Amino acid sequence: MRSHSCGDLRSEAIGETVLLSGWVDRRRDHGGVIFIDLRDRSGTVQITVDPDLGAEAFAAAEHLRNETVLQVKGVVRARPAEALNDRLATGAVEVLAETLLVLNAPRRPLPFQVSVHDEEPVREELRLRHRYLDLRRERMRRNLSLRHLTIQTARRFLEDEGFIEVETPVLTRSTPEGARDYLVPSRVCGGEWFALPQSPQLFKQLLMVGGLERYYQVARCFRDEDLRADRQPEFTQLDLEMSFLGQEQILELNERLIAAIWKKVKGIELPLPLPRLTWHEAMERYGCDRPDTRYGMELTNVSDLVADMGFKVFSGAVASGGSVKCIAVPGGNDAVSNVRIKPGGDVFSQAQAAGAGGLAFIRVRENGEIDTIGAIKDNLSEAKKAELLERTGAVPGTLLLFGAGDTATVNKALDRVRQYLAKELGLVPEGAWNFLWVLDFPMFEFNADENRLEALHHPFCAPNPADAHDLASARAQAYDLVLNGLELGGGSLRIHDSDLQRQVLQTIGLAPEEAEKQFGFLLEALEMGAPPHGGIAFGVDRLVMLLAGEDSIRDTIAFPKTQQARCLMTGAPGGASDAQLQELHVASTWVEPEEN
RNA sequence: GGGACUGUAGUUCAAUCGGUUAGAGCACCGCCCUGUCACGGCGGAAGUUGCGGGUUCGAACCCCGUCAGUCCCGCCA
Repeated sequence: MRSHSCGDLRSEAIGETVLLSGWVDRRRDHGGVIFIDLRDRSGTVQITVDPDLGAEAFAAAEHLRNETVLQVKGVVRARPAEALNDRLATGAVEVLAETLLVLNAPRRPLPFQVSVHDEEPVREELRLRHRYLDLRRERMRRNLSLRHLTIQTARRFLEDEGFIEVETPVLTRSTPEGARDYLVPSRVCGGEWFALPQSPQLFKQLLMVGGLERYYQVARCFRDEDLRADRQPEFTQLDLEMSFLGQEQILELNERLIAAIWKKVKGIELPLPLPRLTWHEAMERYGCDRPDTRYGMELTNVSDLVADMGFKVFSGAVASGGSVKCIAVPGGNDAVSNVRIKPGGDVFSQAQAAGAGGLAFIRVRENGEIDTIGAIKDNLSEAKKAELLERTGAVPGTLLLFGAGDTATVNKALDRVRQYLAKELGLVPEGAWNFLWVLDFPMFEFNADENRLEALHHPFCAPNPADAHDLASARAQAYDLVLNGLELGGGSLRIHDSDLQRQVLQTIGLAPEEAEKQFGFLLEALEMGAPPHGGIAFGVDRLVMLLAGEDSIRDTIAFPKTQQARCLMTGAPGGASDAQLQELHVASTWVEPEEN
């Protein structure tokens, strides 16, 4: 049905008779001559319909509407010199139509316009309801192509490195911890349920036990949690696992993978190795385990300076085991008024939302003078003040914002304020790609609600051998790759010793019998010659979102779901018949809310 | 579970403080136009202002409820 793609025609094709198929992107009817922009995936080319050179074609062209599916036979010719269009890749040529064949005409008005020239925003609800139309538009075509190129580049890189792509089950078993599972009832095994995988974690470890040595998968994962701009109930991971490699080698290989993607997709050479930070350092300097390093305003710990100070908010925080930290806002004296820092202000609200009681401040003036509340000014010696200015790098005009309290809250609050002010004050540079490995995560963190330790990543991460004396406070051999403050991926070396694995499961409160019941298959496998192994998983949707410059992963997914986890196109999820439910040994307890 | 924002013609947006017949671009329909390329010109049709209630002499606008979409908190090993 076609000999060429519309967007590929160049001067070299002049004189050739071509057969094109595509959609009418736009039509310009001059009465005597009609121009049609014919669009296919490759782009558009101008079709010229001249009544003197094809009366039938002209008659057909007179009634064409946008998005008609059209086949055109014609001769490629050079455009007249005065009619060249250098804004169009095919702008040097046009196709003189001999015959036009309508393959399919739209029979109802289009819910929105599709033309490549139409950059008007369309309500997302409509785009999702008629996604097939949205996919014809330039933005989604570009994003899906970019997604394909990203995955293709990863595949080629990994295959060159000796990786084997293996598919793991989508119907699997539910495991404790982690996100809420999507469950699938088993018809054959009445009363039992499959869970859709939150990640292929255990399967890829078992592939290592199976001697695959290097595995990868573009894996669909499912988590039944509430949605965000960067979270969908089903999403895609680029999942990797390797045997016989240490952490250093794994990081090195993954840096080259990421560099290969950036080179291919963006034409950018990433300088390797990528910067690194320990988790502890990240928390200390940014209050966050995935810091955005595109701008400064790092947190400065001043606990020691204010520990014995008369200002009780500061000294009290330190005395009760907490911290006092501050961020230096460059030019903040002019940019951030007191009203914004005090209760009701936008900056205050950011800190408050993170659980902080408020923000103390110091405005740095000329000649080392400071401007602040009396309780701070009167209780700060000249020496301490000098040290404070020195340590924070404050210069005249700088605003110092302080958080005081338990360390976790201070970190959380100042992290939020830092991110908020960076956006607010325009301190985030465009076009920066600030990658960062965060290393040495703790194995566990305390869950106050459940009064127990839980795994920070997952309970299969190998602890650092140097911390073997106290598992509960050990660092994990785990690593996250962070880009511009977003977590791109994370992984770890895994436990390949069954005794150690049992200890870790016990540490998170799993009784031995329970551990055996839930993870017996893993423990058993580890007892049959499991190689040292480790891996990583990248969030493909997020990766593509960043590469495409989009703000939502929905724009990188062909058929995404809404925040209510509904597909507006198919209407899924939907009901099931009584017969279906009965066959599955399931009864619904759902009650329709009463109408008012 | 909670907070915020949005919903007006097919679509993208307007509509002063609650006050004329709810307007405009694009799309659509009709006519004209032989070098445009977001073609142009003339004319036309197109509205349950998401839905339901309320306040008011009068509601797109104010209030309550509800539905849908979005952003965020909680949640997401």
